[in-house]
Amino acid sequence: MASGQAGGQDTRTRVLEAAGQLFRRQGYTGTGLKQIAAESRAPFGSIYHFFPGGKEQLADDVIRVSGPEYGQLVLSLLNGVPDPLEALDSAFRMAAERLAATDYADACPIATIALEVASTNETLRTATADVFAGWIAGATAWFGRFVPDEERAKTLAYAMISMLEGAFVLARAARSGEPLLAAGRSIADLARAAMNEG
Amino acid sequence: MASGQAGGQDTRTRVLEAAGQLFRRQGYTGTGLKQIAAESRAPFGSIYHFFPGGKEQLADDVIRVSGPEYGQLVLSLLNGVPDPLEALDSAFRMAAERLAATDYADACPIATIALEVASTNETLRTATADVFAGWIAGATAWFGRFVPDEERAKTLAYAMISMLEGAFVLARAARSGEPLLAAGRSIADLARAAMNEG
DNA sequence: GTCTATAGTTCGATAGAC
DNA sequence: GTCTATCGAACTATAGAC
Repeated sequence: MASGQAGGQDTRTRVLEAAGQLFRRQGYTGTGLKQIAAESRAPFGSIYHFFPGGKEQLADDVIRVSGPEYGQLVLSLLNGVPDPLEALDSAFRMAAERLAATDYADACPIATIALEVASTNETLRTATADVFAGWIAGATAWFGRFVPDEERAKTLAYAMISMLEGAFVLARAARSGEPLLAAGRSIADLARAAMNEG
Repeated sequence: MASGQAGGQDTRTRVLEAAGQLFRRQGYTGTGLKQIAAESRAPFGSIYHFFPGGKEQLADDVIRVSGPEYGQLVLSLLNGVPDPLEALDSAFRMAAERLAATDYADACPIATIALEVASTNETLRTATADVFAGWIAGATAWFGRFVPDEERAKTLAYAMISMLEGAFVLARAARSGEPLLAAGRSIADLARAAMNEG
């Protein structure tokens, strides 16, 4: 098999993870393949060996791997607290803590790329759209456990993910966790209203 | 005076507007000064004549001009409808329409730059943070007209702007207005709850 | 398959003619 | 103050030795 190497950290994985970190912090156009090779301690040629399609294919793989991973991380945070309203507040609080702990660098793994490529690269735009659609589906299912109305659950899913993404923009710019904490309170308020009225 | 030319479109203004359009659609690192010169029909050297600090100073000016302009645009949309809940819904609906009308290119003028530079350029990060802080102040004042509690109004301001920014990310990626429409319903729901409880 | 060297292009920035 | 030519450094991508 091509990449089914035993053990922990093969070259392909190191490249993928280094690229993910750099794309997340500096964006797609702002990160060079040379820098990715250096950061992953991989020879430059190895990038084209494992990703013959070059930078675009590498980014496509990064989006389609790290995107769903991050979605699962958020869902596991939400599932880690029994009360849904407390779970929402707690998840946003933990996002704020992690952001501060990484010097306001590690927010959404694909948002910067998504904005950069939305009007310039159809392949990567589709990749980010697919990831976001998966998040919406997962979040809708999560809200559906507490809010029976399907439409209502979907609107809450959009609100949660939009608010998370937008709060990340404000929080990274201001170097402050406040936008995320405000977002957590707001999405909990919305969910409470939906649960009471539903 | 340096730039107080009578009439409509001096070179400096054309460069500023072309740079704004390109940064908004392609990001900061994804846009070259050569492309800006071509798009604004200005000779390349003129960019350094009007912006001696180069690309960074040009971007700083773009952020500090187009950022507040966009904030005023949103506030004027909100003030154009008497009922605040209808105003919120209407503003997000118009954002969705404009996005679709520009082939999902013209969303927030500074969000892409903000994410790109947050961890790489302190000068531009500060510029985006200042703009966002101004938006929060303006939105807090607007909500304050209907929600007497100051803290509550500020939380609503964060929610509105975060939801707008996040919905822009999803909408551009998916080439769909649905995230913005869902965000409009949600922020109106939040405002309604705050007005009834306050 | 690993790694190096380099091609070919574009970048931001500057010098200098006009 | 307008505009052109060009610099040195970066970029993506490829060719080819090992």
